[in-house]
Amino acid sequence: MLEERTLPEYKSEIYNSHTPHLVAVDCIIFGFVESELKLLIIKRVMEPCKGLWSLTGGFVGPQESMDEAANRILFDLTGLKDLYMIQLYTHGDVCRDPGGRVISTSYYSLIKMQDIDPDHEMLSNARWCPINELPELIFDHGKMVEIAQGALRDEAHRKPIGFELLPPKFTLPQLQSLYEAIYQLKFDKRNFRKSILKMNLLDQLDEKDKENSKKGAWLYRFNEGKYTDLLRHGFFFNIPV
Amino acid sequence: MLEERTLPEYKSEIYNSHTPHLVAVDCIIFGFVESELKLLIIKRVMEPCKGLWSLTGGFVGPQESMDEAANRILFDLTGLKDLYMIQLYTHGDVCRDPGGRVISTSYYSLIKMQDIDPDHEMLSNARWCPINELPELIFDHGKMVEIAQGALRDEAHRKPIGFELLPPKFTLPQLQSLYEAIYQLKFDKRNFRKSILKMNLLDQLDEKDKENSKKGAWLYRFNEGKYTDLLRHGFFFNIPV
DNA sequence: AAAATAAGTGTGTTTATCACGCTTATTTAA
DNA sequence: TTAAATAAGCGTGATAAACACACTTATTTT
Repeated sequence: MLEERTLPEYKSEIYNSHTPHLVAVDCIIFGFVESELKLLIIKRVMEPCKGLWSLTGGFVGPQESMDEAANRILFDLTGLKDLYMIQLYTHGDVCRDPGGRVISTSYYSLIKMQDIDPDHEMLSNARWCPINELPELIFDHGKMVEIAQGALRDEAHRKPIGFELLPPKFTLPQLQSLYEAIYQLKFDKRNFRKSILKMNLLDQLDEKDKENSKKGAWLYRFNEGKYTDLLRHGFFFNIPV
Repeated sequence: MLEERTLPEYKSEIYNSHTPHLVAVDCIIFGFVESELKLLIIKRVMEPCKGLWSLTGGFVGPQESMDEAANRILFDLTGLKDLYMIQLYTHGDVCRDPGGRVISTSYYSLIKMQDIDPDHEMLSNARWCPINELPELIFDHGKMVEIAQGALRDEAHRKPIGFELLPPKFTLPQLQSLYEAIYQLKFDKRNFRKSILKMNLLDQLDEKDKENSKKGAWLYRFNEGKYTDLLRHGFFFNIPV
């Protein structure tokens, strides 16, 4: 894991005259269970601020892109690949990290919590924390979370990303409670169903979920194919908020 | 300008074991004149790709934040300060720059072209290029421009940023043609006026602009104060697109 | 005095959003 | 076995926003 610390040589004079910086990636990882939106945070293992709560992060290696770094870090932590992951913002204040100058780019990712092997070793000092009960986070990680929540709200009603947080089969009441968690609002269920169903992106299965209600709610599946098809014809996903 | 090239020392063992990277900033600079949206591009002065068209950029110094670097670069080029400037995206592919590994963060900025001193020396090898006639740009600068155009469209109809591109006094036909340039669409002038004026953010002056029409069009001014006031009461700027 | 140019104005139609209450299926407890 | 409790599911009318659309006015130029 510890790499040889060398100063890279550049092909241009001017390049070589500038100071390089450590570059890191920090991941804001959202999950959703039991009608609650959660964030995966970890106890920091290195100085400075060892033992305090932080986002999952790591340094960008010499032979990997930023996206690759983010995916590597997320894979190491969760054991999952090909997750929904979006770059958000690069934090470059000189003193943002008391350990020295580190420029850090935040990524947010949406994961289906059911997919995680709960025994995955790296999760031992991690915790899924309800988004409204977050402890103080180190450095500017609190700011990163704010930006991520903003981005999530901004996207969730215009792009079908909510499905990244739900199991493949889900019920409409579940989907609604996800949106309610994201926007911290209550929606009218008749209007919510209407706006979802009229887009014709969900396939109703002939199974019911009886876990959460006596009557049982129909299970649906998001039809990715229909979505990409409709996109080509000028359609836009939209849930009014 | 050429700094001493030293490898920074960090307070933590782990930090010191990682490879640092050159970090740069590239600016996508929009301007608007004569009903045309333009981009400020420059002939690159250093290898690699010397002499080809590129965005304005520069390396982030050891004692400046990313935002400061972006502002410095923009100031050096245009002589202007306190411009509208927003960080967009960080490009981190290993080989994006053939001169060596450089991580670059793009910023887009909106400037009132009238404010620029046309004799500003740094502009000698720069050019205001209509957005639809851009030459091939170096590296991934073309991609950066695409992202910036997307961001501009995304913002312009939800936030009053169009005014950053116009002189303090402007006419409604001018404003409309700006929006038409941003969205590459024609709008109905009755509907356009209605949606702008009903927000009550413009003060009509009692001067007319007679440059562009025989009848002359009333000049307006954007009232920043009214806007921040309304924001506090749950109002949102909106031009339907 | 006529022609050309761009600015300015109002109404009806369509579409999307919002508000709102009762019935149905099933389980659990009396 | 029957009654009560729980959450799912369904449809309509009211309001507001977006859209389509054509003529008049002021001024300059010929």
